[in-house]
Amino acid sequence: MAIPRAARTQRKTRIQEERQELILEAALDVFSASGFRGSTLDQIAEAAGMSKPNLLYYFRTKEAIHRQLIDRVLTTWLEPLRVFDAAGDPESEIRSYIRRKLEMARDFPRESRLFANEILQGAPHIEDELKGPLKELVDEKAEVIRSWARAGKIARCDPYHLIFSIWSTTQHYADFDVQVRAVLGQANSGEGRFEDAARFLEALFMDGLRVR
Amino acid sequence: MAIPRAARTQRKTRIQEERQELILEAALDVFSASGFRGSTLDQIAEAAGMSKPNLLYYFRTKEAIHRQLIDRVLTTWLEPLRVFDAAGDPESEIRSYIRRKLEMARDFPRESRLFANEILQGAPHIEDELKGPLKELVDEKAEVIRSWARAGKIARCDPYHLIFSIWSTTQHYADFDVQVRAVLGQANSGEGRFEDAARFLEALFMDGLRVR
DNA sequence: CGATAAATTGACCGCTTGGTAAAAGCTTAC
DNA sequence: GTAAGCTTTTACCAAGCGGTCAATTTATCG
Repeated sequence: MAIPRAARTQRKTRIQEERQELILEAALDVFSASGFRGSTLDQIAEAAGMSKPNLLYYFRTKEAIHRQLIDRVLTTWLEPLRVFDAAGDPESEIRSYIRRKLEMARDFPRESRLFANEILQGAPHIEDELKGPLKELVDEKAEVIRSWARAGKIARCDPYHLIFSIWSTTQHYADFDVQVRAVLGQANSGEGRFEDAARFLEALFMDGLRVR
Repeated sequence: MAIPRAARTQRKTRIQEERQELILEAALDVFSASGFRGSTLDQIAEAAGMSKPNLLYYFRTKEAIHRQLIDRVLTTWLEPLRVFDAAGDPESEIRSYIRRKLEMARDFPRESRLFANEILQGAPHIEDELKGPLKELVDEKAEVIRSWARAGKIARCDPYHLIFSIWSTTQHYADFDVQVRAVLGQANSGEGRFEDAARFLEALFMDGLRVR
């Protein structure tokens, strides 16, 4: 047997790189559909087209796969918020943030569900990252929003709850996809629903319902 | 052994009533925290303060417990939408719907998470109920909203996505509680965050951000 | 009380699960 | 070619799982 396990190896071979990527891709499928405890190594191994011991040659434990997946997703997931620009125009910044988040819900629903699963279970693996890097990033952007409100460019509002509401409304289309499809029925559950959602959310955040 | 199992018995004894309630309460704790597959009968039995065989004397399978729990939650969960009144004033109807949903997220977070877990996993047990009763109810209320828009009482908007956005923003505070707390930090993660959320959401849905 | 039914439990079973051991193939570099 | 290390698989294990059985204890009621 090879002494330097994949996990311990510094220098990765070409095969190691490819196989690990293949495994992570398969694991994302399985974990996002069934959650951590609901998924089995056999399922992941089959989805990756290899035997279970072979899979465990590349990742020492089930948790190791999950952790790496979560880490990776967490990084890319927050990218839209990072590019949120203080120097930009409030309207277009908020608009495009909503649009980007909605596009991610459409294009990366597995990632969204993986994350939702993790949070729902109490975020046992990433609590520190939520309280650290995530909080810092949100604090920073909240200050930007607050300054826009002070300058009279947008209505005064709690920036944290604004961000929460953008997160929840957009991710809803990935995480609660089954429900959305069931309610909309066959007619409107195609890809067009994302355009409808985008129009609605833009209008909502920009103008509200303008109740008289 | 008793021939008439609890599940088969028509006439329930006092004890059966109490114990089943006790089990459902315990199961709600466990299922909402760990999901269906993540929960074990041993956990539920311990939370209910009884042995596993005893628990299985009242519910024949793990699924039976889960199904009854889901059924019950689904009914109460949609109550706020049912009382949504076509004859009422649009502004106060929408306002109080948001408030009621937010109160439910605050007062019944376990129920919200149980439901979220189920949907996230693809709603394997309740797909029919989503496509049937739920869809019908939403269709009905969507028509109400649409009529308000036609009458010029609220801005024209897609009523389905309006309902989705109310669901997602309010339930977010139950389902993503860990994240909300982590981001808000110790200062704002007390009960006061629900009042802040209520103020924000009312303002959002009524007036938007009024971007200039 | 005594009898009958209901409630409870410890022991157990078969299956699935995450993970291991060891040996057999396969690559790669000299 | 061949030796060294990398990759893959077959066979396996111990623990945890949902669920059953049979026996015991407890409640109910005449």
